[in-house]
Amino acid sequence: MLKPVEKKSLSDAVFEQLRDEIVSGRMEPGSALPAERALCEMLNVNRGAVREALKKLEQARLVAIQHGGATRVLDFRETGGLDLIAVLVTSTDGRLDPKVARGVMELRSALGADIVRRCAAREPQRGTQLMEIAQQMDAADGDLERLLDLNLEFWTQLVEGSRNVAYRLAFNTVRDLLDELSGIFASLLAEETTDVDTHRRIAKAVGAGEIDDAEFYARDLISRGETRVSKITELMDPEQT
Amino acid sequence: MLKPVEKKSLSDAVFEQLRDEIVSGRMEPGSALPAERALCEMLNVNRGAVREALKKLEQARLVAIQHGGATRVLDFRETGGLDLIAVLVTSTDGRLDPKVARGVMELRSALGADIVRRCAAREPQRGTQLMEIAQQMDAADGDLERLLDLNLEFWTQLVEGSRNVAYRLAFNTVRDLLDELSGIFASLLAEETTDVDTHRRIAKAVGAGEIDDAEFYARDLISRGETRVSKITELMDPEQT
DNA sequence: AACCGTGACTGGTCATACCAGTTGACCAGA
DNA sequence: TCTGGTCAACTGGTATGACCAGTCACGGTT
Repeated sequence: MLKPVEKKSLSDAVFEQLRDEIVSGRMEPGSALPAERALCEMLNVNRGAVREALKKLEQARLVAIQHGGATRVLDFRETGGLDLIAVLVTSTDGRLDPKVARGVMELRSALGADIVRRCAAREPQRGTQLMEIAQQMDAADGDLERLLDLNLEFWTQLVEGSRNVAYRLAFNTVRDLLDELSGIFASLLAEETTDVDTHRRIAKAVGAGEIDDAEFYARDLISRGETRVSKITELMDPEQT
Repeated sequence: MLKPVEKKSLSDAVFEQLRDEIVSGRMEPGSALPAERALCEMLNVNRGAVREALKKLEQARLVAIQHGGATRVLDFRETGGLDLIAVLVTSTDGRLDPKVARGVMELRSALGADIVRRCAAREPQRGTQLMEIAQQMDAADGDLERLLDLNLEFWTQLVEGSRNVAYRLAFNTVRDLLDELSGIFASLLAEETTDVDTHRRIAKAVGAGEIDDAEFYARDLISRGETRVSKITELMDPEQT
């Protein structure tokens, strides 16, 4: 499979460079960035590009810009939003950070369980479509890529049925993250994507409006990936509980 | 109390204007924005300001920019991240959107419950500091503003103790949202911020590492605000479950 | 009908000037 | 000594005009 070559604009390149400096801790919170004109010279780009990048950093709440004053680095742990998680999950060298990954899986579990509950309570009629997706999973017959797609569609139905925009947006964030790192996560999630039976049980419980059952099976399904990531984390950080 | 006068740059003003056009649905997903040079003229600002705004919209995944092609509006429900929720929770006229608010409260519940579990499991020693905060809440003796601060500090301790960066970032997002709309939410959350006893029970359970107890009391605490918002939602949308 | 230029769009980059707010050093007056 | 004002040298914010670099639709060629 060929992938489109990625072309990024100058300002995006500047943004990523500064962002990585900040989240890696090489630039300390509270310290001042070089002046815009200085950055232009250091990075050898025009000021517009630098300003576009700084505006994006500001929006991500990684820096605070002050007219007339300096642009200062913020502590992203205190100010950053969930969207940052995609950056944090890979250390600067491109390797997965197991602690962060575990965190994402736990978030997924907590949200997933309640998403299924709400869907079962509010739109049990989604059960029909969920069951259809389960059928297609049977038909996929082991094609992992196809199963990943169907699994995604399954959860999209559930999150829509939960009638909760906040869940929808958080779901988007996690989805994009897992998608971007599909190479790493695909194997960790293989067990649950291939478990058509549990998908079917969820579909049935949702359709019947059996909230607790639906949650139970959902937790059962999601816990697979979480457990696997947790094990990796424990292996690499034995001092953790 | 005096507040700092708010001054926004041109590009921020442009960003907000376009953002509101998009999330309000006045600009349909898939449709093309006017060209940058056209926007300059329409908004009567220079192109740099427009470009800075568009870059921010792109980062928020509200638009897709294509070199040579048009800049198109995306469907934020499918692409947007959790950070968008702060914009959605207030309809364009500044009034609270009860459905979105309910969603936020549910998200808060789901996360809060698991945050407390993880904290009790991983850092029960936080119980000491939590108990101290509870003492200070007693001392505050009804001062609502002070109690809100202490409640925030209480949860910050818990989320730190959960050792989960994803929770930390999601917490930041929700915190900023509630803080920004404190005028509206303060009354809805008054019941739980004044309930020092339950805070103390949580602190005790966390300190003892009693995971299930800690979760139980946390759910008890959080459910107050959620219930109140849900009631409002039901009143305004009787057809919902 | 299928193909392929070409030109008129689109966004991307650049240099330069000037406006506007902040900071700190310095100095006059209380 | 302390207060307040002035001013110069920063900082970021805005404006302009030019040119580079992709896309796309139109119109002519095959």
